[in-house]
Amino acid sequence: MSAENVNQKYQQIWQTVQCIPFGKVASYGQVADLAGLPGRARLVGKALGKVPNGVWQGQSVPWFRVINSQGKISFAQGSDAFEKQRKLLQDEQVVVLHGRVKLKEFQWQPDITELLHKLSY
DNA sequence: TACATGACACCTA
DNA sequence: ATAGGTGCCATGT
Repeated sequence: MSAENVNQKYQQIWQTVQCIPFGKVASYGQVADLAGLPGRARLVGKALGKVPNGVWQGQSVPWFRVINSQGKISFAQGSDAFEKQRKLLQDEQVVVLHGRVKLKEFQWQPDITELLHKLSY
């Protein structure tokens, strides 16, 4: 696996995450699937930790809108990262209780046609 | 080369 | 709801 290929995968992931709208969340697996990388949820976490300055292509990457498939924040409760993510989510009206978000209410339901328009792969 | 380690997901208890 | 086992694969040692 060449470095270029890896970087391309990261970019697909970043681009997909940028499509998650304000006030909504997506799971790592969901992002992986939409990014054309089914079964690669763990790669999404890696990619999010590697966004240069939290920005890609002049747009911020809302990493905090990505949580696990159970609706939980994946950082350890009480950690700085955990608190930061909780705050950022609550700042956009996403309810976080016990480190968990109700996916029924807040999970992003992507519009396929809109997505095809936005994603370049 | 081998092994450990993840911002995970899925299935079974 | 929680816990353990397995699959996954890029990274780091």
